[in-house]
Amino acid sequence: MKLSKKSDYALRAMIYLSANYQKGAVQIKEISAKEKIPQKFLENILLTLRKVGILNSKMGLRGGYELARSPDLITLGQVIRALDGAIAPVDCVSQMSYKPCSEEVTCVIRGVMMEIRNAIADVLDKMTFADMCKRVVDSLEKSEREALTYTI
Amino acid sequence: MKLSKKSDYALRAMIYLSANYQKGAVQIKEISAKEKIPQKFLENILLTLRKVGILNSKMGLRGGYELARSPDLITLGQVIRALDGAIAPVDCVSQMSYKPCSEEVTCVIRGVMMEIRNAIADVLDKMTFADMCKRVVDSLEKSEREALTYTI
DNA sequence: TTAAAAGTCTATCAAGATGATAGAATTTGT
DNA sequence: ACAAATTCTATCATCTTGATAGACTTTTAA
Repeated sequence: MKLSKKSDYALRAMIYLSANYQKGAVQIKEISAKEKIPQKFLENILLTLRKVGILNSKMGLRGGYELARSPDLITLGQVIRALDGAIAPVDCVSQMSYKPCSEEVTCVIRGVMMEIRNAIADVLDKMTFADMCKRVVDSLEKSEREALTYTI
Repeated sequence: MKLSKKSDYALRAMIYLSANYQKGAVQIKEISAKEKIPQKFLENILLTLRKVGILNSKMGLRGGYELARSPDLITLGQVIRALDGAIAPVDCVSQMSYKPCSEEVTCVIRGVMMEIRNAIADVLDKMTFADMCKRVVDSLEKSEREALTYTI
């Protein structure tokens, strides 16, 4: 039930790229520095996201990565699945890497795991990076308001 | 986001023990055979569950394991936490192994992970082994009814 | 045209988690 | 005393994870 470092980094990089969506290609070095992610590791991550069509890249001087489509069309679920694979706690309830278990029909553990899978998917597949950006803004505004309160 | 083999085995063993709650101590060998779990592996699992007070054991001849309390007082969450540790996808939203992350106040990933943690906990901490036993019975009845339908 | 800057690709590595096994020690009922 | 059972500790192979290295390719500004 663990989010891998890889996915964690990926989400941060994606939020960064979403916030810079209109500004064209962003360089790995910049993301790596701002989000404190090991550069070489980030390379692998962004490469994976490009291969599944979430990112576009431009090679060469002034190259870099950018979202392949608008942030409100990319969900956290898409990114996490690209890096960590299936979201489901067991394969017999997974959409993306389904494998039948022997006693599927009467297995009651399967039932519970299906509930959990659906609960997780419900959050991850509805949340877009546009939502995430909005949350960042809200959260910043809130902490500024609070800072102000203390100042007065 | 994976349920370990350990927890999977543990859940099956616990369902077995719950179904045999009134019958006194059940031997590892029996559970191992009926649920097809490597016996030595199962030993470790049941030992862990005993140490956290979910099971009682009786040593020696006619010894074995039994639930330390009624099946409706033991939840799946308790068992999974004993074996796999925290349910939360990241430590900064975990009840049982909470560790602050650096930018906690404004971290938006944290917010989403908290939603997921709560969704998972909501299923696992409400579901008891009494519920699981009931589901087994329901599922068996259902498949019998269906078998009957075909016979007619 | 060419050199620098950028992504691409493949390989490798250390550390930790996972799934499993072995065997000696201890306890208990008869 | 003995047999049957749990207890405890150690070990092991394999896989996954997080990370790094380096050679290669593409682009473009000067």
